[in-house]
Amino acid sequence: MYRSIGCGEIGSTHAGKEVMMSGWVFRSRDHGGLIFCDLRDRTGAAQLVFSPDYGEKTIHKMAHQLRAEYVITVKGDVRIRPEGTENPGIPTGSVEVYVKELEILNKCEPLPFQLDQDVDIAEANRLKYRYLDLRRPEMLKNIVTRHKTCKAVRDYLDREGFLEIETPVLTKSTPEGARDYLVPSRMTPGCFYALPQSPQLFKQLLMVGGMERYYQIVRCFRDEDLRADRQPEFTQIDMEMSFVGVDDIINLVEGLVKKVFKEIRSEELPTPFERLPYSDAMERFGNDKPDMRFQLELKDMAGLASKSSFKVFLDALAAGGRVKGLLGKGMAGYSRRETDLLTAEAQSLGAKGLAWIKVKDAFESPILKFFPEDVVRQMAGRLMAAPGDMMLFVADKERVVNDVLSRMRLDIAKKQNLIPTGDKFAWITDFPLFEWNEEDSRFQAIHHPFTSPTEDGIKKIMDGGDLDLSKLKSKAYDLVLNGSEIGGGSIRIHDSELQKKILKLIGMAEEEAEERFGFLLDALKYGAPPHGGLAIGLDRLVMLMTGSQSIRDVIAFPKTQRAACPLSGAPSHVDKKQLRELYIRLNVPDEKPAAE
RNA sequence: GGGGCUGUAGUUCAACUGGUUAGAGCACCGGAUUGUCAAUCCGGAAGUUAGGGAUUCGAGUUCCCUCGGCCCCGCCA
Repeated sequence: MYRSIGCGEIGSTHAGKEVMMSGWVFRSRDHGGLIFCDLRDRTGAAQLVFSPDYGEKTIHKMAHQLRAEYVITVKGDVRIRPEGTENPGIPTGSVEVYVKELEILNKCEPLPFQLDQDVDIAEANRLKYRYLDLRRPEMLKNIVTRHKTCKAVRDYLDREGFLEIETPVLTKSTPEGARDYLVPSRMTPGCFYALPQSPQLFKQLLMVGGMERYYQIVRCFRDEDLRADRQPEFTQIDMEMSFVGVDDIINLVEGLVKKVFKEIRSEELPTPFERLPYSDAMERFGNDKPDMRFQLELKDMAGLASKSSFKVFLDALAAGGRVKGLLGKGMAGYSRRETDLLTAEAQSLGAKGLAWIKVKDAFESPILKFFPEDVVRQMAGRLMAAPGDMMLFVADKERVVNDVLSRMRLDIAKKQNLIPTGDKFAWITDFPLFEWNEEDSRFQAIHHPFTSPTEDGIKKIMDGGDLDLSKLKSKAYDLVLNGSEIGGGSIRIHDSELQKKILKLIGMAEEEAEERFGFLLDALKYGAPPHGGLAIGLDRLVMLMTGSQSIRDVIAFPKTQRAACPLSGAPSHVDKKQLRELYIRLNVPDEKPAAE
């Protein structure tokens, strides 16, 4: 027996009782006579007292040897701490355990970094010794939050009639989307499995298979470059339902998120969440994942700009571009140097320049002479600019205007402290079905090619005839939280003919469609029910809930920016025999050593 | 592929404009210490300044290359 109670669980109600506890030595304070030692396990920490007058002499002697992270078991008596020695800083601070038996279960070498201090350790080091990093209360908290989130999700979806079903990890590479991770087949020389970017096709097949409600907390893989919120393997809460429309899915997911936030954060989210058509999001915020916690909306300035003689604005409009404005709340005091910096930033984001007008007692701007005063006043009115503010304008192609201003909107909000605490969810709906891909000179699906167009779009597509692909809308929706996309989904196509047509529209020849997705097209012929679903990025969700700066902080064993694992050393060379069995010969261009 | 930041004892940091033997806190080792809670006090050991090259009388500091880490753009349906 190692323990009768967790270190973090003792309190005044246990006073006088004998307890057994096991854990790690967090800190010890050796006074020669009395030795205090904080013992930590997953439940928390408690103060042990070793006294020369208590228990056997050998115990006290042994206690001198204790060092950080030794693993020990103790038996002792809980006592209320003497008055004045309580520690209000920890939950168990009203009591302490007088130790009468001590066993050192395992020693610990001097640590590569200290766990008991509040200093930032280089992340490379943390990852190399992740098993030590995980002992830090901060990391424990994140991992627990992640677990609780999964638990809440499972409870909720179970009650809603969902079945948790596993889908293959060794599956088929499909084009479109991210780069696949490939796994060579030994049985079929020259062929490869792909790790799933998501279980998309399988969950649709489960619907055809009559499962009606499916979910899975599932690992997905994308071989793309990493970011603070992106890992090559990440986890989705993946769901799919039959006989549903957009509203059904949105309602269900709102219920799910509400429950998670209530259980994990004790936060009562108001539902329904605000819904914003994609076109509105772009118009008002400049991107499709707006942070709705604060205002600062982008405003169209075309009408007013055309009343000016400012060539930059007029030229942009003449070329079919846009002029939009943004409120620089409280930024009238910006120096020339600071406005130059803003301009440089706008330029780095693709704009040719940035126009600004400061609002003080009078307006102040190098471009003021091009604008009649009443026009400037109206512009200020549109942006609700008050004295002390600055107005910012970008004129360019719509895409550039939105890119630049949406980015500045976030920067300004951060810099000017305009972001209130609290969480703001929103749905972005009515996405376009396709977007033009410059590189490949073809249209591609914005969501994925299995996304259903809207009803009138379906009619147009099935009728044949002339189609403006850029105008078609889809039944896709994204879930956005505080400016991060944390989920997305759609109603799917459940008609084989429509699916074939869509694949054709994105430039996929019939034979290729057959080769890539033949199994799906077949399945849709055999009584596929209408269905749709959604996937939530679990890592990102937990990251936001824990306030973590990086997705790595909510993953037990994450990868570095170069997709490597400093702990295990993956990826690594494999021996020649393994490669031979897979019929693989390396062709690495530089002089680096190939496989051993 | 591109832009930016970064690498100094185990660890967190310091070291002026290029100038003596690269310092400090914590950790570690030895000693003292009976109410501490980042205990305290005394002493000690600890460095390929990421690696390589160049400039210089002299390089942690300047320059070049390589390696690693982080942030961003591209990419991520």
